[in-house]
Amino acid sequence: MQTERQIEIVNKSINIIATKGIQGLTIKNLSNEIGISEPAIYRHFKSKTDILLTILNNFEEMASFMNEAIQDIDDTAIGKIEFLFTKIIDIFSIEPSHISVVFSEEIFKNEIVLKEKIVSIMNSKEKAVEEIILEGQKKGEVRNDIDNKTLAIIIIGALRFRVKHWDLRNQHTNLKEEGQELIKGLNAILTK
Amino acid sequence: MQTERQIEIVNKSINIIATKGIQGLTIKNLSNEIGISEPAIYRHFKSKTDILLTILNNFEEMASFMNEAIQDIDDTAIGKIEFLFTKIIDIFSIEPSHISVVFSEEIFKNEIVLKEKIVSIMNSKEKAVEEIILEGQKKGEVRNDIDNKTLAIIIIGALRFRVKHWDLRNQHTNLKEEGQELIKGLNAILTK
DNA sequence: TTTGCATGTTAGTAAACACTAACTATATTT
DNA sequence: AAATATAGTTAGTGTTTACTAACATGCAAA
Repeated sequence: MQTERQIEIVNKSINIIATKGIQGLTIKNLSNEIGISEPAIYRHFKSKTDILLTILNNFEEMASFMNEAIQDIDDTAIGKIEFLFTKIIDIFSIEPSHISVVFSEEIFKNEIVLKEKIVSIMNSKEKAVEEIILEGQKKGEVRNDIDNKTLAIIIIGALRFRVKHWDLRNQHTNLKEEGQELIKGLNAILTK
Repeated sequence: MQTERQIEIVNKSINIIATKGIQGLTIKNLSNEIGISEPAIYRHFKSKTDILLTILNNFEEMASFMNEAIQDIDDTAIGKIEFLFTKIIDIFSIEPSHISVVFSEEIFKNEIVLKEKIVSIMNSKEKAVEEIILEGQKKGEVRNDIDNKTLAIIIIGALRFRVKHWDLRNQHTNLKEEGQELIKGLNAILTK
């Protein structure tokens, strides 16, 4: 469980990373933005790494929560993928600052613990998509001239690039529309 | 034109970013690895930002060189894409450290000059792919139920994710094989 | 031969970094 | 009412950061 202040610190940290990059996330910047002194931060987190770890743990929890939700849906493979991707696009539309953290693994290269955590989150997400596609292939809903792992890489990669593209261009356009356009395209690609 | 020492500094910088992330790139780390003193670095570059800018300029040059080469090739759209992607996979196989720099735009978020440069490199690369696809669509070589911009995002995103995936898992597998597998898949997707 | 330049060195700068010690105000529990 | 816990403060720690001043060396041109 996280206190209100801890949540505030985590959210402000994500914001700083999104706007100024990892190098911009200093305890001074953080405390200034929140409006408390630097040592006050340490009343809520024992170190800077601890803050970053909490950020990743939150994302991990969210990811596994989403994976569970998807399995309960009674739909075709393509319907499931569509649901998942729409959900992800929605989340990033509302909280664009999360993009820089979730889709920028290199940010955490400094600390082995953090890097391993992010790879494991990516792994579980990927495995989930692979499985949905495999099931769809068995049922004849999804094309099977391309193996499920390659298809997973294609559609996850496309989604990632679509979102990052939007983010890097300062979020000027409408991500939801662009996302729907992409999902339509991915649908056409998956069905044979 | 760059001197031998400048090239050495640039290459070592890329290596450090790849292994330790941007936060690991300090003048001290850099000079230690090269085997000269810190102030010696400043005989060759006037600032750290100058080193990073040179790295991006080199990539920019390489990208525009590749764009030119591709236009001279007499092939179908799909043949051109295949050539381009094979080339990129080849480069990263030989120099994996470049991946962290080219595909990690967030690294340069600190400095506006650097961020703008990377977006402009991405833009030109994307435009080139979009154009190849559009031409292919006109000639009936490429499916046209999905518009060329969406197709470009799908295939560029897939390639990026394929490479990054390999890099994040410590380059244990064979990127060239995996790359060829993906390119085969992308071919199947592009043709209708 | 001497002048000048390129490329190093040692020693040091101020600023920024993550983090700590010691103290204080305020609210809650006993 | 006294004791305790929580969450903040100021002032400071040692270390690391990018970068500079001043000096040294070796080599090529004048």
